[in-house]
Amino acid sequence: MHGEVAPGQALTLRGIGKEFGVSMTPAREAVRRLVAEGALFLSSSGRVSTPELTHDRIEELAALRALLEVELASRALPRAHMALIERLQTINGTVAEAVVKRDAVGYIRSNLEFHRTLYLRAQAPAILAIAETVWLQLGPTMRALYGKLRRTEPPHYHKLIIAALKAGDEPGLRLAVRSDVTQGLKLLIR
Amino acid sequence: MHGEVAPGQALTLRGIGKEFGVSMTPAREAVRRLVAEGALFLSSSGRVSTPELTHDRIEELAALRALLEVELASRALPRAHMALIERLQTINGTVAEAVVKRDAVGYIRSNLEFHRTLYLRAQAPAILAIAETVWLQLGPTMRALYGKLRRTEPPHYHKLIIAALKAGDEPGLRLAVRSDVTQGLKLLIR
DNA sequence: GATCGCAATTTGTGATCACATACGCAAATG
DNA sequence: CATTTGCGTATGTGATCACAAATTGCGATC
Repeated sequence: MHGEVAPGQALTLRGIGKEFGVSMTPAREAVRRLVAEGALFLSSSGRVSTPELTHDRIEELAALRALLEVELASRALPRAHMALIERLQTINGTVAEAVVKRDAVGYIRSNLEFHRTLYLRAQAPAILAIAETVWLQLGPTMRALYGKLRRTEPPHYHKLIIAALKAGDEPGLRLAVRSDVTQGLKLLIR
Repeated sequence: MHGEVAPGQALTLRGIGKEFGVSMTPAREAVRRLVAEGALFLSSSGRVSTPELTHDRIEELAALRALLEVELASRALPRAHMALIERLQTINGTVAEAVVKRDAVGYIRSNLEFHRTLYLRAQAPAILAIAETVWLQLGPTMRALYGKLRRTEPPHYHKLIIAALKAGDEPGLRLAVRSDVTQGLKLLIR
């Protein structure tokens, strides 16, 4: 999810088991779960690897993020108090740090934490769970995306999200979230 | 997914293995996958059962169906030719048969086939896959829903969906799909 | 008659094994 | 030098086992 593994990276059950000090059995169960969630790709011969997403697939996942996260933000809006907004601003500071340090994993991780913190307020665990499986599927690709970004400042749309939350502006919030989750991925589908 | 198992039904690895003539290992992997997809509930002690959904959870899953399936239908619309519409009408006949026979599983199965047939035209496998995991989560609950329905004719909204497809009427299609997937579930969340 | 406690049994977990298959590398061939 | 063939090895699969934990059912007790 955090882009620690590159797209197309192959994994073996024995390798995973050795890495975490367990036998093949728990490694198999973990791998099967991640395959079911779309986070790993299972070849016809049973080999597993992180997925290499096609442009079409990235477009779909971007559309899914937009659909799901706009809904989550909209549900969170009426419950977003000042304490939450302050927390979001703090996390946004962490995002900025990762940007200046050019820390891809740290950037992805704190960026997702920003979103998750907001969406937790939506009190919609089923929707959030599905949004997180989408993040999982995009993880390796997001790392590749970061390499193409030549950014030096934290994401502009995060500020728009916070402003819309403060103002209680639902249309503005929906637009800001849609733009934020769509913007980056657009770089990858051309 | 088709409501063959009632909500809250307990399952054991050895029982599943015996039922399908395999050892515990494949049963474990299948169960773990279904748990990951939300189709089965895993208790803290490791026992698995079909989920008993709360009203809040049903409301969320209904909202998810609306979000995802409206998008899928919208994407399918420009590709929906006459052959597809005729196929949908045929399936709708199967739905009607299941209704008169009071066959819950047959009704759920053919109803979902109606939707899947339409959505396959959307050429959006990632979105469809997620919609299907939502169906999976609702399976046992849909069976309970069917018991509360005193219906004697096929779903009205399917006809509206077909009419909107014929007319190329996207707003009408979106409304018809949203109504169709929401209507039934509403009975359960009160 | 209801509740509590204990024991027998069921159940999930992690490990290991045998086996079939697929992969990768190197040698051979054109 | 490129392509193919063949072999050794790595890898996934399904089965089985030992063990710990939890559930169940029965009997005792109040």
